[in-house]
Amino acid sequence: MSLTAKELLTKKGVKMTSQRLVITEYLMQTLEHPTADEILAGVAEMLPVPLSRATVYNTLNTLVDAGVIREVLTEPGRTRYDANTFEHHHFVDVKSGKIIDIPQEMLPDIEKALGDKFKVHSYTVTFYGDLEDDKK
Amino acid sequence: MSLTAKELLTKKGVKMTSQRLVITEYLMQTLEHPTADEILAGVAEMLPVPLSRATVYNTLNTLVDAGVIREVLTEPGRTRYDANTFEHHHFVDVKSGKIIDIPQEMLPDIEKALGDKFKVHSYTVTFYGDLEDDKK
DNA sequence: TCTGTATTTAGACTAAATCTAGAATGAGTA
DNA sequence: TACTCATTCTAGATTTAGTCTAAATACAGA
Repeated sequence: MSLTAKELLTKKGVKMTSQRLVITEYLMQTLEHPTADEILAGVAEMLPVPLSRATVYNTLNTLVDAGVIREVLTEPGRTRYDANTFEHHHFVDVKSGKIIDIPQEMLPDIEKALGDKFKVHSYTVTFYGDLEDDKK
Repeated sequence: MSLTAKELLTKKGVKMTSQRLVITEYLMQTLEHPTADEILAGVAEMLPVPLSRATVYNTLNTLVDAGVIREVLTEPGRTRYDANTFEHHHFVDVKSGKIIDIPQEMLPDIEKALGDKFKVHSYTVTFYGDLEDDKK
C-alpha cells in the first residue's frame, strides 16, 4: 500500500518541517504538474506562517535531490514538479497543455537498449499529441 | 544524401536571411547541443554585421516552428538546440553534462504503445547516466 | 526606382530561479 | 527547564533566460 508524505520523507531521510510536509502532500495529492509558483499559491494558505518563494524553491530542490519528487521538463523555461511515487513517463496534450502520467508498465523497458557503454541510471519519455475526444 | 542548410530552409519554407543561414549551418555542423547564448557567441563572428540576441531567439523560434531544429530540454531553465536532421533521442552523461544523440533505430518504436486514445505526434526519450570509460 | 512587408537591431522589460543576511526553529545537552 | 548550535525559513535583492518595443534595414514585387 502507499506511503503517506510523512512516511516518505522519513524513508528518504529528509528532515521534517511543516513546509516540506505540506509541499510534499500537495504534490502527492494533485494530478496536475504544478510550477513552483503554482505550488506556492496552492500551499501558502495551509501554513500558519507566511511561506516564502525561496523556501518553495529550496524545498523543491531538496525533495528532488532526495528522490521524493521529480522535475518535469516539457516546455522551455518552466520547470514543473511531480510526486515520484511510481515509475512513469508523460504525455502532453498539445491543445490544452495538460500533462498525463504514463505508467512504465505501458511501455517496453529500454534501459538496456543502448548497450554496455551507456550505464543508464534513469530515463524519461515525453509524448506530445492530441487526446482523442471521447464524446460522440 | 544529406541536405545543405540552404536546401533545408528552402524545403521547409523558411525565408532566407544570412542570419538564419548561419545559425542553421552552425547547428547542423556541431555535435554539441548549444544554448542560445552559445549560438550567439559561436556565430556572431561569421556575419559582417552585428548579431543581436533578439535575432538569435527569433531565428531559433522560427526554425523550431518550421521543424528545421528542435529544442532539447534536459536540465531545468536552459533550452538547448539541435539540428533536426534525423530522428533521434538523447543521452545525458551526468558527470560531464555532455549530451549524445541516440538514433531512433537503437530503440523500439513506442509511438503506438499508448493505445488509440492518445494520438502521438512525436515523442522524445532522455536517458541519464554514466558513459563507460574506454581506457584500460 | 519606389513601395510595402518582413527582418534585424539595441536596449528596455519580464519572469524564473538563486542568493544573502538576519530571524526563527528545533534537536541535543545539561 | 534553559542553553547552544546547526539547520531552515523569510523578505527582498540579484541574476539570468527570454521576450518585447520602436526604429532602422533589407528585400521582393511593381
